[in-house]
Amino acid sequence: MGSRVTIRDVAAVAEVSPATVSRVLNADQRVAPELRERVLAAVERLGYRPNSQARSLRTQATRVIGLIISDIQNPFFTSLVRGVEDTAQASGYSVVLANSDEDLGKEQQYLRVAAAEQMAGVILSPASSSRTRIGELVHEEIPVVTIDRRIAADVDSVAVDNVAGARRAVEHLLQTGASRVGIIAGPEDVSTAADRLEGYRAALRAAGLAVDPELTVRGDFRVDGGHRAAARLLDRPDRPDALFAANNLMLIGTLDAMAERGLTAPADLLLAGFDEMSWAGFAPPLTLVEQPTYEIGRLATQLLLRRIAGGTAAAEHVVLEATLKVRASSDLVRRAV
Amino acid sequence: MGSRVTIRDVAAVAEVSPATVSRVLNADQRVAPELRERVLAAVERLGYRPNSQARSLRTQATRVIGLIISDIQNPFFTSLVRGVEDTAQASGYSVVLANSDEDLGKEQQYLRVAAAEQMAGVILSPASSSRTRIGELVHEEIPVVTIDRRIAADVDSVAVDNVAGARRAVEHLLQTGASRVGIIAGPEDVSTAADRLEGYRAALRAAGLAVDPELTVRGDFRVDGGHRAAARLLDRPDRPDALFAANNLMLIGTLDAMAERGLTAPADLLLAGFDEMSWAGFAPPLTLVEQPTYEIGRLATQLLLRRIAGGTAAAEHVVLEATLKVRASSDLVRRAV
DNA sequence: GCTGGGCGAGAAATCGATTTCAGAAATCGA
DNA sequence: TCGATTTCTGAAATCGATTTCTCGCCCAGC
Repeated sequence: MGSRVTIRDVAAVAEVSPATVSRVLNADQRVAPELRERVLAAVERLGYRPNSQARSLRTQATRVIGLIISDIQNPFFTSLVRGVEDTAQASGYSVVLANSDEDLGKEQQYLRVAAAEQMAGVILSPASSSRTRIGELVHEEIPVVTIDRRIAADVDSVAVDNVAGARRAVEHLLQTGASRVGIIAGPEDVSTAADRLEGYRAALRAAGLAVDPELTVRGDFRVDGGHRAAARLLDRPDRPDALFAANNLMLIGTLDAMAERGLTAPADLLLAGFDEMSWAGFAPPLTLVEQPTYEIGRLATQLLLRRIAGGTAAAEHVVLEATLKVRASSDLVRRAV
Repeated sequence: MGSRVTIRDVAAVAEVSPATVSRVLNADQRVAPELRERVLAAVERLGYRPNSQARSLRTQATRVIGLIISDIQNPFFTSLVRGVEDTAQASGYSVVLANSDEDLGKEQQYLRVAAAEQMAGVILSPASSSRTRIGELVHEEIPVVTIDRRIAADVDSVAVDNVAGARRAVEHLLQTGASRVGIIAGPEDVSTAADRLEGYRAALRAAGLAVDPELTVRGDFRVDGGHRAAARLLDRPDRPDALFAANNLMLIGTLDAMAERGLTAPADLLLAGFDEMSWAGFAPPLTLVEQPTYEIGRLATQLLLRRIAGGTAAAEHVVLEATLKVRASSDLVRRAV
């Protein structure tokens, strides 16, 4: 490495000891102003940057937080990542990003890396609510906050009220005139999928309708799975008159399946989904339950930083509101106008 | 930190010196089989994991490579990231991901982090071909490989032949019957944008057509910019009879603008784009110039690893082929069938 | 005038690994 | 059998920072 500048070099130039240089840089008060001046000048002149490995070896603390998300391809996470980065950087932490791809093995591997690298903390969108294992992090006393989804372990979490969000969407579909609402639900072992399914059922029951198990089909939160699930519902002789897709990618699959069959919303059936989708400019505009993604990232990071600072209170579960945005895909009136 | 196991603990249990433990773990040949056994057993029993900070402090080499991409939201990068991760992991390196968001300031900051963390190398999709500054990395002798785009500096690069790809797409549009082809081009200071524009012009010239400057509109490689650019072209009194969008997100913006105006492809105009888009299930299926993204990531990582290992040859520029996939959006015949 | 307390700065220990160096044991050749 | 060489192992130095320990100095209090 190109003859890197060390703290000794700075000390030599400033004519003080390395200890004094360290004190100046770590804002230790008890250094004479004159020495401080000399040190800062030397740092400036030599372009000194502390070696972060040496520092964290000594202090036993890194200033890196890991962000492990379950699907980098899902735009839902993009603005969330930004919320995490902004908040972390404001506190002098840097963020490393990893993509578990909804794969437990990969997730495990990244969790292991986080433990090995002694990261200050980890924000995790777990691939499974029951089978994700954070034991290694717990063992190293590395704090964890889950986002979007919860797990069995006793850790902080930040998520939206998925039950209420889904319920609101399905109630809206019913009020707009649907009577047979199908749901393209998510994987069984993901908490958000379970919650959204529960919201769907609650809406039906509240409207005095029976929950027809035939109208619930599970996908995998991906485009293909959504496509297959939607196809099964659309090909039924008694086709549903409305569909609710439990996440954004599966809604794309649903639109795909509809297009293949020459069906459009809201003319042939009403359509609603979950998660923002402005990145995909579909016609018609889609009715969606939207989440405050940036805010989720920001709050999760705040919780994590508090833990890192030593908070030992009981696990905190922040629940934000998801808001229903009604657009043309479910709105016969607006469409008519 | 929960009483971490160190090399001394292992040495004590195995009744050897720390030096011997280190040699066993670093595959040093000259250790007696019996001692080796004892050490491995102790490592296993204690669940010992070397502290990577201490190791890289001593060896002056980390096993981390930085991957700085220009837009995490663009699915083009997803499979590329996978190519990088797989290849890096096979050689024992881990990958940290950063998103510059096409923002020179953010990019600068991540490059600085990479230098400060003494990363082994950096794979970069530069935000600008002329204003991206890799000076700090060069100074630290950290190798860099650019992907997708090139920069002025003398570093390895991996990209597709953007000129040929774009040319092929536009030639196809012309052969299918278009005579006035508009292009939604990318930002001026990104090499891929320049190359694709050149390919477009080459195709027109080869067909003996004049290049009408009115039919070239620049976007920003994002959905919104594509939307605005397409709107300008579509609202002309002499509307083009074909459009070529220089990347995937701008093609979405284009579809958006078309939908607003009640236009569909290929009936009203022929449509082709650049980059894979299977994630967005559009109807009609889109004609696209597709890149071997996984392969780009794999090759870039191989080049980087070679540099890290000490290769000092002249900068290498790998150029892969981009293949045109003709689908319904530009194919009047197939549509008719 | 002497002692004790407080403060500022440097010397040295420390973090946890790798690697050099040196010494003991084993091997080899004559 | 003896010396020379090689092989293996452990002690100690090292990487670059932080932090404890220690010491000298100054000032207040008696």
